[in-house]
Amino acid sequence: MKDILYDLKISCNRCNLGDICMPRGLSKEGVNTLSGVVKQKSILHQDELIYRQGDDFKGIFAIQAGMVKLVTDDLTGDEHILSILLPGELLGFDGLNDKHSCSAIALNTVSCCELPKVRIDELCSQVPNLTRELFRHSSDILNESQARVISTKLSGEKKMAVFLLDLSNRLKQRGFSESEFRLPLTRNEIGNHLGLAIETVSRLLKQLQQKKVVTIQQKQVQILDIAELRRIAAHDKSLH
Amino acid sequence: MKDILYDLKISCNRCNLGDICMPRGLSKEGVNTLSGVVKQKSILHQDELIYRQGDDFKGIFAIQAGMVKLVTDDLTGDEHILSILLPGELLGFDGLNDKHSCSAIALNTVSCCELPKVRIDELCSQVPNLTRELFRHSSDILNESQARVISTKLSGEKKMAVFLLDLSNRLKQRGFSESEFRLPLTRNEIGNHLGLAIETVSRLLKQLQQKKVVTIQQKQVQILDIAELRRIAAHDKSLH
DNA sequence: ATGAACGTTTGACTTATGTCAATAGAATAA
DNA sequence: TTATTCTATTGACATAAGTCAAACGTTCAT
Repeated sequence: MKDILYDLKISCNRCNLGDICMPRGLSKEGVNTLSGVVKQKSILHQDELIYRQGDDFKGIFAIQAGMVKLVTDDLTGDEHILSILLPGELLGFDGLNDKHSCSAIALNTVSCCELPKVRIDELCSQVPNLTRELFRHSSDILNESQARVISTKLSGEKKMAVFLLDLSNRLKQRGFSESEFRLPLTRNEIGNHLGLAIETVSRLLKQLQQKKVVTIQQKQVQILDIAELRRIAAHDKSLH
Repeated sequence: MKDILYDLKISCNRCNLGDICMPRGLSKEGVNTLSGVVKQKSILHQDELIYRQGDDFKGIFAIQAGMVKLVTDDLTGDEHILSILLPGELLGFDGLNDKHSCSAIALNTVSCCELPKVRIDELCSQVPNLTRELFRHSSDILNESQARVISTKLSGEKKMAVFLLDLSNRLKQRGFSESEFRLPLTRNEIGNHLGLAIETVSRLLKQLQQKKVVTIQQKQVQILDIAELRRIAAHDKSLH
């Protein structure tokens, strides 16, 4: 099965993530120093946790393969899926103020590596640009969260279009197909993430299929007409 | 008028913000070093900008008096009010990845001081805990943004209750009245911030007044029954 | 294979909130 | 003051999305 991964020992400078994971601004020596402290994690299976809401900050993780959801339980016990993370993306920034505010849960088989908390402080003084890099990333994530706040104002159809396009873009950026991918979420999870009822998700996807914009069978997504999907996502206030 | 402020020269260790602004974990020397580089800003009047969306990162600002809104223009040109900032709070973290992603606009007369960008890097190496402090704050802001994502799923009434309670809590934390304050926002701005039509805002406020939970005349807010307001905000899924 | 459990789709109906339009009230300037 | 403009309220109505309920498909374990 595609989903089975092997416990490869990879150092940062030869990592298959290339410069996606810790990008811009790090010198070769910087990367080498980093490489020395990054810990190769063992593989996680579906529904296993990388960290749990309320845990002490563990560190920053980079996904090498698989997808992860970030989930918070609110005061009334309801779950909220705050984000979906793709291979090549970093997580853990929700814990920078001591406690993780989300749980990170594997959506399928996941392989990731870890920059442990204890190392971050020392590392930052050794590798000057790393601090800045982490700040940048932190800020990127904030921007994403703010983009999500904005997209909650959109109609259901637009939300769905924005969601699919966002995934498509991020996958493309990381060298995957932008038009065909497996989305390892139930309708329930999609609805939770987008703030829509499960039935609405079902109807919206049906609608997009009838318009020949996407195909979605079970969890396999195919974007047939990305231009039209963009038009749907962008088309201003008007409802149709 | 209450709103007029004088251009006080305040150093960080004698600042009226106490340890609210740069709190936990900074040694006395740390604060002194900080004090040397923090720049006292001149006063801003309503609608004036502290920084503009797209500007190069300017630095971190601390509000000494007055309120500020953070606003983004999306691709279609619509404005979104992402947050309301109170005296004693910090802003600028949306620019940590080089460009500010929001504009910071004074809602009334504002006095603030600035930790300029150029100083942040050098400072972080001199004051070791400052880096960590900034990370913490960055992460706090991310958590707030995520809380906002979650609250967008609530009914209008709950959103309004959560909004008012949040302001009340934050004001209390900073030594202001938790039950009576001036909210320098138009109904339009409240609606924009909460993702509600202006008419809905008007109706919700009327409803809360009829229930004797709050009083709101023009921009003056009084919370009459904070327990009930909390009940409204928390009371799970059920609509009434 | 067969059934049980779970996830998805579809239809009928309800409702919260948006939209449109008219009026009323504040704030500002002459 | 009065006029003008901006902001807020109120009512009537439309509609997107939620809820309830039933049927249908998949998946998984026995």
